[in-house]
This record gives sequence, structure tokens and C-alpha cells, in this order.
Amino acid sequence: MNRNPKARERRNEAVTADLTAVVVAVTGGEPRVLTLDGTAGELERLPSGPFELRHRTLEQGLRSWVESQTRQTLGYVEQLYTFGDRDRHVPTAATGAARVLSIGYVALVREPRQSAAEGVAWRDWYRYFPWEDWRHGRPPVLDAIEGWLRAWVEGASGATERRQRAERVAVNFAIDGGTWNEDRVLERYELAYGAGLVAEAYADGAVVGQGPPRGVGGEPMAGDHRRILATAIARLRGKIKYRPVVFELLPPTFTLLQLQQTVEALAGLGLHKPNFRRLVEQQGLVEDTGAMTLGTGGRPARLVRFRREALLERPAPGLRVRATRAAGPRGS
Amino acid sequence: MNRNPKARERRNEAVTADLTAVVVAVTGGEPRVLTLDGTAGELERLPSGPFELRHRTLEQGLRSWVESQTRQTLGYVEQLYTFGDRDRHVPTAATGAARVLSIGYVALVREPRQSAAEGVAWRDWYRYFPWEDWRHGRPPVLDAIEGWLRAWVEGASGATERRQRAERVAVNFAIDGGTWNEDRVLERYELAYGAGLVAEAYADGAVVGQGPPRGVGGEPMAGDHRRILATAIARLRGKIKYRPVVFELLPPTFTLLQLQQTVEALAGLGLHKPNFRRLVEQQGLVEDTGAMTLGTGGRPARLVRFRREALLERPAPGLRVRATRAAGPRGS
DNA sequence: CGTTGTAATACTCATAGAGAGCATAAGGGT
DNA sequence: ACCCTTATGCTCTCTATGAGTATTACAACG
Repeated sequence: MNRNPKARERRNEAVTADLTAVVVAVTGGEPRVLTLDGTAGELERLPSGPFELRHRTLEQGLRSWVESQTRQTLGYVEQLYTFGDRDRHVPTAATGAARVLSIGYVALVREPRQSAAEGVAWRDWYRYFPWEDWRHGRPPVLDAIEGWLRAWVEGASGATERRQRAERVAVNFAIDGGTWNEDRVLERYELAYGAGLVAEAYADGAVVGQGPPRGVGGEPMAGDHRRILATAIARLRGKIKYRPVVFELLPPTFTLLQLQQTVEALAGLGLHKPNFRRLVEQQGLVEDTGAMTLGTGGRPARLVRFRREALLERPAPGLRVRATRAAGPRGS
Repeated sequence: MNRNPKARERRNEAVTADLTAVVVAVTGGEPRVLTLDGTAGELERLPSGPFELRHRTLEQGLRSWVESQTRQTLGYVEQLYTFGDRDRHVPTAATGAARVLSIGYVALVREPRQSAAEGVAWRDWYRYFPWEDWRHGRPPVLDAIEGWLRAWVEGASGATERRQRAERVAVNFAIDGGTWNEDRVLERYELAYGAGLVAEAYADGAVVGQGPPRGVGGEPMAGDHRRILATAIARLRGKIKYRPVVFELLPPTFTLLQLQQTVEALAGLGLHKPNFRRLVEQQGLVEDTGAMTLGTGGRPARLVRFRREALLERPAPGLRVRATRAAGPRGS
């Protein structure tokens, strides 16, 4: 736009790549994400740091930042998405006017160790997305959200835009005949952002005015970290259906109930117990260890382990979950 | 955290981001990708260019590069993956020793216009992945590939590594009891790379020695472009199952056979015609236009169009395809 | 030691969806 | 009229899935 050719040396076209990690664990049936406390009234954030020359690969850089910031070593790691919209970035002192890309990753770890380091916390991920937890039926926040979104649809500037907004809302939030699809976490977050439901939209200046009542939009995070978290949840919810990634979150041996609760935690859905076991068994995803659990308050359960051969037998070994009628959605 | 601030000026840590596009169309039932001819005996390449300050967003930058290099405007665009492994990049004069990230995108367009510009060509994507086309049954190249991979497995340095190699081969190439999964395009390419089946592995210096006979490893591309193409194919093959993306490749009205052939082209599978129609109909993905085709050599077909309401009714509106026994895989 | 609570596990039933194959219809061309 | 080609309709079977119900096995409590 207004640059002189001299100023266009290669390094001026260069950008900084920020590596950001969503580190996930499921403890006691609750999905958790590793966060850093915002210093001095600042927002909570994900572990992150710039990609530097000393890093052999992007993934190595990510592992190194997470370890140095949280003392947590990572197992399974998967790249999510690279964000680079200019609008979404408010320049800070650290970045100056330079261009920053955020490369998001999701990592899965077993149980978090004892207590995390100073300033590091494992937080329930539904803290940031209260509308995503349908394990005990439709979450009550959705009433307020629905109202807000309806008003947003009405506030469209023309008939065409109103129709588009109405369709987006219906498709993603299971309103007016739409069906709840647990995978659309990112689409819902983006919609919430555009509709001014989440605090980040105001912080970025994308939306002006008065936000919704406290609690409705979920807890905000620094920068675009909540967007990256949404991407991670969406990816995981989709992936458990055709790849056996859940097992990365479980100890080497576990019970079928633990497995089910882990899936439920990720998917945010309640599942039918007998059918879930049947699915797992017939897919051949687990095998018996011979051992049993003791003293869990009920009948002892078999301890099973992941069966690697399932990878060979099934083209898409995963857990195609669908909610029970009671605990789940289907139709608004 | 523990770094000398002085030694770490920001621009020293900066990288260049290359935007690379896989532009896909299906013409006459064949899947095509937009490529640039390699100048002077160089390899074929995908349209690409660096992310610059003038670009408002990554996607804008990509669209702008593709248009300027090929005169093709893009419709549907989706980000794929960001590649940044040091090992995979041989520094060129242009990049110097600097760090380069490649951000891959896939774009879908209707039919390519008349003839493409000078040096630009639409090429069958199976040119680069001959083993991925199972539309007429198991492709014959797989015999040679299987042999090569078996030798690679045997060439492992220890028992553990041999077992790992054998499992990867079985899972991805439907050998020894594995099942062919059309979605694993990238995994197969990575395996082929590691096993020295593709020319890029030698160019990068990742593998040394003698490659397989001509034709077995598919046509190579510049840099990591073939890897990006593999990622694109994999993404599309997965996505048609739960999102109605095929329609981005078809004209506004089309016949069910055109739809089927488009899906077959992408998935690389032959499908059972009656069952495919039943699937499409019952999913409510299309609606009648009233018009019919003429003079196609057989009985005239109904012309249909995509039905947007399907987005609302189905949680995952797509075409879960599975090969027929004749034209397809299942078990090696 | 029986009762109660909590899980684990086993079974049944009905139905929707997928895989396969066959039959018929409606054009064009010879 | 006959053949070739593609479109479209229908049947049959089996598996997978959603929803319930019943039974078993431990722990804790009185």
C-alpha cells in the first residue's frame, strides 16, 4: 500500500511464527487444558512461544516451549491450524507492528502429575465453552445464548444478511430445526465472536457495544488462544470417531467405564452404557488384561488395554458416538 | 525465559511463510490439479508465493498469488497444514539460509476455463499418486510397490524397527491383512518417502541409493509440493464424507452420474450406482430441477441441484462412500 | 449377616442403513 | 426392429445401532 521498494528487503516481508499449545488431559472424567495464569489481572493463556532458529522442527519448538513454561512433557502432538488474520491481532509492545502467525497444536497427555508449577493450572475446558457440555442434557446457558443470537439475527442490515445469519445460527446451534453437532466447536466460537457473545470480540475491536451478561460468553483468554482451544476441541471430537486417540489420554490399563467417561468428556455428550461397551468390544479396540479393579464402590471391573491389532483390522478404528436421548441433544 | 535479550533481535528469529495452493477441479470424471511447468527441465510445481505485508490475510495472499500466476480465480478455499521441517528444505538462492514455512491450501473450482495460460496446466492428480486410483480395481503399480516395501521392511536394522515398519506398511498399504483406507494418502506418501519410493526423498538427501524403476514412485514435484498435494487429497477424501464439498466442483445443475463420478474421482474408488443414488436421495442432498439432459448416449437423466436445507437436517451431510466389491479394495 | 447402593455385565427387540444383485425404462444409432 | 447405453426402480439380506431390561458382584452399614 504505502511502502517504498527499498523497504521491501526480504526480512521486511518476514513474519514471526508463534507456536501455541493446547495440552489436554482427562482427569476424573473431566476434560482439562493446561493454562498459564495471566500476570497482574491479565487473561489466562495457553503455553506458547516463537519459533526460533534453534528449533529443529515446528513440533520440537512447541515441545520445548511447553516444557520450559509448564514442566510438562508432551506425548502425542498434532498440528491444528495457522492463524494469521491481521484484524485479529492487536499489536503489542513485544510484537511491534510486525506480522505474527499463530500455529496452533493440540497435545494429549496421561494424567497430569501431582500439582502443576507456579502460575500453571489444569482447567476444565468447559470453563471456556460452557455451551459445549451436553453430558447432562442441554446446558442452561443456551437459553441466554439463543436469545442473544436471535437478537443478532434480527439486527442484520438486510434481508439477505438476516437469512444468512439465521442459517448459520440454525446450523450450528441447533435452533429452529437444526441438529446439535458436537464437532462444530470452532464454527460456534466464530459465530459467537461475530455476534459479540465473547469478550475477545470487543477486545479486538471487531464488535463494539455492550456484551452479554457475565457467564454467558464463557471465560475469555488472551489473544486468539480461545480460538485455538476451540479448534483443538473440534479436532479431537472429530478424530475420536475414526482414530483411536482417546487411548493417549488413558493409563496403559483402564476400565470400560473410564474409557466411556473419557470419550464423554471430550465429546461433551452422555452415552448409553451398554451400547458403548458393545461398540468397543465389537470394534476389537481393547483386550482383556486378566486383572480387575478393586474397591471402586461397585462390582469390580475388568481392566483392559488398547489392542493395536485393531489398527489393521478396521479401516477407521474409532468410537462413533451418538448421544443417548436422555443425556443428549438431537433436535433442539 | 533465559535468553540474552541482546542476542535475540526479533528479525533474527523471523521466518518466511510460503503460501502454496492445490487447486482442484474434476473435468470429465477426472481429478485435476493446477500446476506450473518447471522451467528448463525443472520439476512441476504448484502455484505459490510468499506471504507479504500487502496481503490482508493468509487466504488473500494465496488467492492473489494463484491469480497472478495462473489467471484462475478461486472459490472455496481451505487451509491444510503448515510444513516447517528443517530437514525437508534444501536452501535455494532465493531463500538463502533463512527459515521457510510452507502453508498449504486446497481450493476447489468448477470446470477450468478454456485453455490455461502459458506454462500452466491442469494435470490428473493420479499422475503423482498412481497407487491411489482404485476406481478400476487395485492399481497394478502396487505389485512393484509392495515388493519394494517388503524389502524396506526387511532392511530394518533391528527387530523392533522391523515390526514397526511392517505395521506401518500393513496399516497403510493393505498388505498382510490390512484394509485399504482411501483417506490415508498422506501417510502413504510419507511412508513412500521414508522408504525411498519417491524421488523427492533422494533430492532432499533423506535417502541415498538407487530409487525404484521409473513409473513406480509417481511423478515428482518441486520441493515439498507433492507432500502438500497428498495432504490436499487426503483432506478432500475425508471431508466429502461429512460435508457437502463435492458440489463446489460441479456446475449448478448436474446429473446423479456426474455427482457419482466426481466423488469417485476424488475418492479413487468405484461405487455401486444404485446404492449411491439411494444414499444421495435419502440424505436429501439434491433436489429436482425439472430439466433433463439430452443426447448423452443413453436414457436422459434428471438434472438436479444441491439442496441447502440438507445442511440443517443432517448433522453431517456428506457421502460416506464405500467401494463395491468389484471395483474396490477391502482386504488386499 | 442381611440390606442397600453402586457398578459391571448380559441379553432382547425393533429398526434403520448398507451391500449386492436384478429388472425395467428411455433415449440414440444402425 | 434391434442393439447399445445410461437412468431408474425394487428386492433381499445382514449388520449396526438405539433403547430397554435383567442379573451379578462387590462395599459399606446397621
